[in-house]
Amino acid sequence: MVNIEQQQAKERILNASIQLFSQKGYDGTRVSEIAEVAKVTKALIYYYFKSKEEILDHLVHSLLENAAAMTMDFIHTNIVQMIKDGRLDILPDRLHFMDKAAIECFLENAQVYFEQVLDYVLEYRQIIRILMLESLKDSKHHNELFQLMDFTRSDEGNLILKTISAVDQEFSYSHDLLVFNFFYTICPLLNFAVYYDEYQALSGLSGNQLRTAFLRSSQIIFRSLITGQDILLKNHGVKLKNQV
Amino acid sequence: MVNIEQQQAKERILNASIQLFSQKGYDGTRVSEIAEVAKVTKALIYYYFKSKEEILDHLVHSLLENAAAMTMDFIHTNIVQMIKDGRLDILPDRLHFMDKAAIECFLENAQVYFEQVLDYVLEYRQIIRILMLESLKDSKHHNELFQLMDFTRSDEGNLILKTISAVDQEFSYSHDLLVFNFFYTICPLLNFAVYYDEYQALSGLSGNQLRTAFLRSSQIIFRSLITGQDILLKNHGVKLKNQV
Amino acid sequence: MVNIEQQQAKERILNASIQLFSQKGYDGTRVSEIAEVAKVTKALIYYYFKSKEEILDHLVHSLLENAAAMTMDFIHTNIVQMIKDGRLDILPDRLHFMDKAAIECFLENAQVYFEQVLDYVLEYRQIIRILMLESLKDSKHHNELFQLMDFTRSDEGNLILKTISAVDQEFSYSHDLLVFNFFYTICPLLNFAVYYDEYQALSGLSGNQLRTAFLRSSQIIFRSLITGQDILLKNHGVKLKNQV
Amino acid sequence: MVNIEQQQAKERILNASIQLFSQKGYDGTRVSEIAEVAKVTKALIYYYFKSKEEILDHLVHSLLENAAAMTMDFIHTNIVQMIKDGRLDILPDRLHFMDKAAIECFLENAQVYFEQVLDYVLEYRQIIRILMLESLKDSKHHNELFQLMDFTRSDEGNLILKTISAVDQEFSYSHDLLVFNFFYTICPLLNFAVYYDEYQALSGLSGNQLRTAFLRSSQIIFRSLITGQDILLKNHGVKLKNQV
DNA sequence: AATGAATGAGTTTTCATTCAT
DNA sequence: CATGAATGAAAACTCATTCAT
Repeated sequence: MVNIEQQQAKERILNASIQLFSQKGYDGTRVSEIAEVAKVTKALIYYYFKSKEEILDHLVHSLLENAAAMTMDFIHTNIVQMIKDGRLDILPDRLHFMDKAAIECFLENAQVYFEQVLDYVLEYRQIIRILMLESLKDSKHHNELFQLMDFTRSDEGNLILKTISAVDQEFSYSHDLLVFNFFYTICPLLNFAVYYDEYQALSGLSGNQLRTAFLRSSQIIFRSLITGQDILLKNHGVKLKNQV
Repeated sequence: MVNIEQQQAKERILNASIQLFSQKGYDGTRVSEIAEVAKVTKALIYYYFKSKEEILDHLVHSLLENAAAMTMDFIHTNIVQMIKDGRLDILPDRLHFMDKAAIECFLENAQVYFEQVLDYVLEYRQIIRILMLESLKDSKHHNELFQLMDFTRSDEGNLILKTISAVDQEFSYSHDLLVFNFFYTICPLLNFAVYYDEYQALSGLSGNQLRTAFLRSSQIIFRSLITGQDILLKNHGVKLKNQV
Repeated sequence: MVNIEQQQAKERILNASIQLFSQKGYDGTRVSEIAEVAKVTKALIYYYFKSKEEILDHLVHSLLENAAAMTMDFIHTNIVQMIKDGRLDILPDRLHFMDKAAIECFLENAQVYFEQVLDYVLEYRQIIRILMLESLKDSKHHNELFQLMDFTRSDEGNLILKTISAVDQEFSYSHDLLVFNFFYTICPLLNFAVYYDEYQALSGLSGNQLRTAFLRSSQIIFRSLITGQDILLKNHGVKLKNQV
Repeated sequence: MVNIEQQQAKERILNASIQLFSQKGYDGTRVSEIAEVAKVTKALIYYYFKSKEEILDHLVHSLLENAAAMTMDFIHTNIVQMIKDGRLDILPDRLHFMDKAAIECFLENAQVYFEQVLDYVLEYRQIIRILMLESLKDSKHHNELFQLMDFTRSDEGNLILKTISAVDQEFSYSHDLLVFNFFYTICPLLNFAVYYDEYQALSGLSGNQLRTAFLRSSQIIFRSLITGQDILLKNHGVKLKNQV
C-alpha cells in the first residue's frame, strides 16, 4: 500500500471522493469532507477539478472506459482467436461454431470471463455503488449503469446472447432472454458488488467464501440457460419473436 | 384518481416527497421542491412534519409495515390454513408436509405469493427505489431494505427456503442457498421494481409485456431450485454447512 | 424621511444596492455589504432576489421604465396636445408646425422638458451612475444607457431632431446632427448627473448654483442648434445625407 | 504590428490588462484572465507586478504622464514660442495678446491642439475607459480623470479659458464658464473616446466619418464660445463672479 | 390550518497571491 | 525568467428550519 502522504494530491482527491461518494452518496458528500479525507485544501480540489460534479464525472468515465476495454479484450481474446482458429464464423445474424467442442470452449471462456467481470466489479465495487446510486436518480449518469454492460439491446456486442443462440440454431432473440439476462445476470452481478461488504458483515462469511458461493449460484443460472431454455425459448419464443 | 386540489395537504406532501426522493434521492431533494410539487408552503410541511427526515421515516416505515403485513397474510393464508387442514406440520427446524400434493400446493401458493410480491413492489416501486438509494448509503435506513424481505438469515420467516428444504428431507440450509436466494431472488425482484420504468423506456415494451417476461424468467429460477439444486446442495452443501 | 427601521426590507436592500453599486461599482460591491447597509441578513437578500445580478437588473429596469414613461408623458403633453389644437401635423417624414409661434411654443416646451429631464437624472443620478458604469463594460446592460434616451437613430421617436428639422424645411437628418445630439446633449446631461456630487465637492458650488450654471450652459447649445445650424447642416448636410 | 509571440511578456500582460480592464472593469477582471489573454502564467504576472492593483496603477500613471507631456508640449510650442516672438505676454491674471492676429493664431493652435487631443484620447480610448470606470467609483483613481485635463480650477494650466478671456478684456472667469468647459468640452471629448467603438457599431459609421462628424460638432461649441459668450458672460458673469 | 418573512449555519466556488523548484 | 502546485480568505449562494401572525 502506497504511503498516503506520498500519493499525488489529485489521486488522493479521487480516492477520497470514491470512498465518500460510495458511503454517503454524491449529494450527501461535502467538498470539505473530500478535502479533509484527501488531506488537501478545498481550493486545491478546485484547482484540479472544475466542480464537485466533475469529480463524479471523472470517476464514472474512468470506470466506463475501463469496462469497455475489458469487454473489448474478451472479444479479442476469445472471438477473434476462435475465428483465426477456424472454429468460429461470424454470420450476419449470429455466431456459427464449428462443432460442439467449440461451443464448449466458448462457454468455458464465457464462464472465465464472468469470473473476470466479477473480480472487476468487486475491485471497483465502490465506484459501481456510486454508479448505481446515480443510476437510480435521474441524474446525467442515469443510464450509464446500463451502458456498463449493455445487454439490453440485441446488437452485435451482445455476446452471451449470441452464444445461447448458437446452441440452438432455431433460436432468435426474444425479449424474454434480454429481460432474463438483465435481471438475472447483470443485476445480481452488480448487486453482489454493491452489497458485498454489507452481506459479508451480516452473514459473517469471509470475502472468499462469499465470492465462491456467488459463483456457484451463478452456475445454476448458466445451466438453466442451457437445460431450461425451452422454458424461455420453446414456449414463448415464437410469440415473442413477433412481438416487437 | 383523486383531484389533486382536493387531496389533503399532508397526503400531497407525502406524494410529492415520494416522487422527488425517488427521482433525486433524499439528499438531492429540497424541502422547497417538495413544497412546490405538493402545492403547499414550506411552513406547512413543518406544520405536519418535524423535519425533512421525518418525512423519509414516515415513508419508509409505512412501506415496511405494509410489507410485513403482506408476509403475515401469506403465512396465515397458507401455512396456518395448511396446518389446520393437517397437511403441514411445523417442526422445530423445518416445515413438514403431509404428502407430495401438499408440497405442490405450497409451491403453487409460493408462486402466487411471488406474483403478489411482484405487484406489490411494482406498485410501491418509487418507495422501493428510495429505500434502495438509502440502503446503498450508510444512512439510518441502511439495512431496512434487507429487512424488507429478510431471507438472509435462516429464521422462521424464511419461508421459501423452508419450502425448498421440504422438498428434500435430507436438506439443511447452506450459505449457498441464502446467497442464491438473496442475489437471484430478492435482488432481481427489487431491481425489477426500481428499473421497471427505465427498462420499459429503453426496450419499448409495455408494462404488461415486461411484467410477463420477468415472471417467465423467474420461473426458470424456481425450476432451477428444484431440478438444479444438486449443484447447490449435493456438491457443496456438506462443505458449506461446516464452513462458518 | 422615513424611519430606516420601518422601511420594508426589500426596499432597504434596493436602496443599499443603489448606494453601494454607485459608489463601488457592481463588481466591487459584496452582497454582504449590501446586507450590512440594508440591515438585513444575506439570506434575506436571496429571499427577495435570485442573485446579485437580479438586484442590478431590477434597478436598471425600473429606471428604464420610469424614463420611458417620462418620454411618453412629454410626447402626450406636447405633441398630442398641439395636434389637438391644430398647431402641429405629423407628416410621414417630419413634424409640421402651423406657424412660427407654434415652433416657439414647441421649443419652449422642449426647454421645459430638458429641465425636467435634468431634474430626473439628478434625482436618479446614483442609478444613472450605475448604468453608466455598466454601459462602459460589455455587460448585458451594455447599451441600455443608449436606450435611455435614444436619439442616436433617426426614427419617429426622435423628437428634438424633428423639431430642428421643422425649423428649416429644407433640412433632413444628418449623422452630424445625431452625433452632435448624442455627444453634446445626452452625454453632458448624463455626465452632469453622474459627476454632480463630485463637481460640487471640487468646485465648492451649491447644488442649486451648479444646476443653474449647467442650465445656462445648455442654453448655449440650444441656441447653437438654431443659429449655428448652418455649420452642421448647410455645409455638410448634403454630403452626409447620402453617406450611409 | 508586432508578432504576439515575440512581444515581451510584460508588455503582453499590460496589453491584456488594458483590453480586459476596459472591457470588464478592474473589479470584473480576474488575474487568471489576464494570464490567459497575455499567454503567460499567473505566477509570471506576479513576477512583473506586485499585485493586480499595481498593473492598474501602471496603466493609469503612464497615461497621465503621457497626457501631461502632451499639454506641456502644447504650452511650449505655442505659449512659449509666442512669448519669444513678442506676440504674447503672461500677466499675473491673464494672457495678453499683442493683436487680433495673435489671438487668431492662438485659437487656430488651440483648434489644432483639440484635434491632437482628440486623436490622443482615441488612441488611448481603452485606458480612458478604464480611467472613467474608476473615476465613477470611489477608488483611489477616483479623480485622476479630472486631473487628466483639469480645467475645473482657474489656474495657470487652464489655457482655453484664458484664451477666451483674452478675447474679451472685460472678461473674468465665471463658474459658468468652468461648468461649460467641463461638461461641454471635456466630457464630450472623453465620452467620444469611450463610446467611439460602440457608437460606430450602432450607427454604422466608419471611424473616420465619426471622427469628422464629431470635429464638426465641436466647431459649433467653439464658435458658440465666441459669438455666444454674451449668454454666458454678459448676462450672468457679474452675478456669478460674486456667487461663491 | 396556514403562511410570508426571516435566518444561522452551512455549501460550493472563487481568487489574489505565494512558494518551491 | 518561468511555472505548476498550493492556499487563506472570502465570495456568492443554499437550505432546513423557525416565527409572528
